[in-house]
Amino acid sequence: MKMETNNDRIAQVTQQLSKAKIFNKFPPSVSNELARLATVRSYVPGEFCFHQGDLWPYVLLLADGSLQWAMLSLGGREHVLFMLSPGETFWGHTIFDDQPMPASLMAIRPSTAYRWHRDVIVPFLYRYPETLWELAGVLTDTMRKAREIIYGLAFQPVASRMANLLLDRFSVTDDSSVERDLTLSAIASRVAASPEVVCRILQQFQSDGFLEVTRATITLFDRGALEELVEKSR
Amino acid sequence: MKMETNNDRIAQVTQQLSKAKIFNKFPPSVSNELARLATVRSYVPGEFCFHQGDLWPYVLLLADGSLQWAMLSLGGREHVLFMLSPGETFWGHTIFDDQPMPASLMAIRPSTAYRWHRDVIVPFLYRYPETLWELAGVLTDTMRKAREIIYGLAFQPVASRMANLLLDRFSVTDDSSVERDLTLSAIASRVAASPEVVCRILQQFQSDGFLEVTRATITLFDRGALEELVEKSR
DNA sequence: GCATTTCCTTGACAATTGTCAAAAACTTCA
DNA sequence: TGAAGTTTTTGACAATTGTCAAGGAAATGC
Repeated sequence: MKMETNNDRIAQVTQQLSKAKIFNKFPPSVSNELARLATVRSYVPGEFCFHQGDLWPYVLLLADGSLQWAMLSLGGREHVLFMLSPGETFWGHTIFDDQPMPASLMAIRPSTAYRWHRDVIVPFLYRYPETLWELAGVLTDTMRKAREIIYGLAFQPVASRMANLLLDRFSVTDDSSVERDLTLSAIASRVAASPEVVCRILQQFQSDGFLEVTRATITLFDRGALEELVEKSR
Repeated sequence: MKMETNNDRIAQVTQQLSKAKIFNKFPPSVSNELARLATVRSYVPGEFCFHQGDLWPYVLLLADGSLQWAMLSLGGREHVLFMLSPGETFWGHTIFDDQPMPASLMAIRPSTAYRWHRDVIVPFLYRYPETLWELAGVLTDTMRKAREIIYGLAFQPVASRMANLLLDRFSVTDDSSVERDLTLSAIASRVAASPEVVCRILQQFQSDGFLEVTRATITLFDRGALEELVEKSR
């Protein structure tokens, strides 16, 4: 009985691996072995996978839930850089340079993740150089995301960064209305501003007729206006 | 005669390769071959290796001079992210994902660089997986630099970012006096601010007795004060 | 040496963003 | 239902940063 559920689990992990970046470059036999070697871990909302400053030489594959990659300032402020969705992987900086992690990873919903230590995964990477090559691609992708964040902070006002965030939310769906899962504070920590400013800008958008915000939903009326706002910010 | 100078050049490139990250993981025979395959290119100040938006699938090793990695905004503003010094390498994003470069690389002094196309270098990387591993380390390093930039923009005022920049300049030397090679505009584009604000903050530092600025030099009196300024910025 | 150009400085002012405090609206849960 | 907590809203104000314009200082080129 125990054995069977365990086998089920391994089959399930193998299945996830076959769809995950980098991991899907391994042959099935290796996937299977990696599935066996995985550590499973569940997180409750607010729980940290690791804190900024920790040494964390692991690869993580998110099976379920949602994780948040965020920087903390000395003064206790928080800047959320990006989210991790199910099926996505995260490679700890520590793996590559033995240095402390530059930000934290926190669950914002009940989450489940598989984890491998550097010592476990690296030998496999060396054995299949395509995976190392793809790893470079994944890291490049992260660098491009960082570039967009820097661009926003260096050149765009808060309103434009918010417009970007909103457009992002609506890009997933065709619907013009979307359920609100972010408080003003949560938005603020994503665009590096204060909740009060976020509130005022949202109302500005409303009175300009771009959208409508209630406690539960956001309805987009004028996507073009938001796009224009992003463009025109020098 | 021609032959001899050519051999000289190849010996010289090989020599540089043996001291460069990633490249120094290749055995001598490969280094030699790579030296032979290198394209040499000279740049005058202000000349671009490539522009933001270009496809640029190359690796570059700077032999001499100084290159500047900078983002340009639609409105014509510029943000310098970091500099490349002799002996350092730069791996174009395009190599890994076939996408346009997210920023520009420009010579700020007469510079010489060796260059390899992706198609030339990648087969060698696959043959020596240690280099691919080290590549991941190099990319991680860049990501950490980006993180520091984001931290500064998200959490620190201009004065702190300038303090950081100055401390950086003085960290190279034991000397308390350093020759100025940056105009106010150049500083401004490094800390994402306007030249006027930079001017005023420099004068603030002067009247606080932290340092002295002339047209030709900067003399540091109170390193601790600058460090404190960086710390205390929440 | 003089003219031109670039760089630096300064003042006045505007725009953006942050902070604090208090009230209002809503949610949760007993 | 009602109490407690959280989230949102608003006003008043301060701090930071940007912009424009003008004048002075230094560097450059002829």
